[in-house]
Amino acid sequence: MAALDPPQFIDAAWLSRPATQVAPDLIGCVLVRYLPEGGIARGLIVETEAYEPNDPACHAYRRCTSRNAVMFGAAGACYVYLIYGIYHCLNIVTDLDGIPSAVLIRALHLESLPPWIPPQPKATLRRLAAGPGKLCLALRIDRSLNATLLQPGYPLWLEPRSEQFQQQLNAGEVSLTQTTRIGLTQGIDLPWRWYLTNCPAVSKRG
DNA sequence: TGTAAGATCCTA
DNA sequence: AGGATCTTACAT
Repeated sequence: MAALDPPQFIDAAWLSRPATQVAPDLIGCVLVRYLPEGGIARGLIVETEAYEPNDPACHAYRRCTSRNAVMFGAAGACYVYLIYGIYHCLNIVTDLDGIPSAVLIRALHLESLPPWIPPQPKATLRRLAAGPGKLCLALRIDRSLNATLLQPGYPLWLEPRSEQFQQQLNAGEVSLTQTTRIGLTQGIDLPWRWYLTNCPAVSKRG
């Protein structure tokens, strides 16, 4: 009985694999944002990108710095950085301790408006988290969450695919598209981006 | 200490 | 196509 099952969440062991394996597996999982004062929000992960060692687009390609240090640590932590001085991007640290790699969360499908956001037209809810910067804005994610662990009760955690989603995937009722990453000047040919095919909340198609 | 570029997004 | 906006990384 689902109601009696213990609360499930994705743990560090599940994430301790190469980012290129974790990234497609995260599609259909749920990102949970918890604010002690402001409530909780959940979004279905519908778009991800993998960043690995020996990947010229990876922030940790050259060396360990104060910004990318979290990527060098064990799986299960958040790597959050500021891009273009304006937006934040959320990554999930993957793979073994000492192997710098992460999965960028690029888009969420929000089923409802986070309680801390004022009412919006229904049409905008569809695209409120359609992009790495937009989802961080919607879920109030900034660099203060860098290096926090993904565990229930913490600011962020991950929940596995629902049984229904997994069945739809197995039956071919939904599918994943694999293609090249977005917004890069290096490593542009690596097909390390995955998204839920035909999902309106995906940042870009193709 | 200076500078150029950046895993974005919105507007025109 | 361009601008907002500022941190980071690397060169000087």
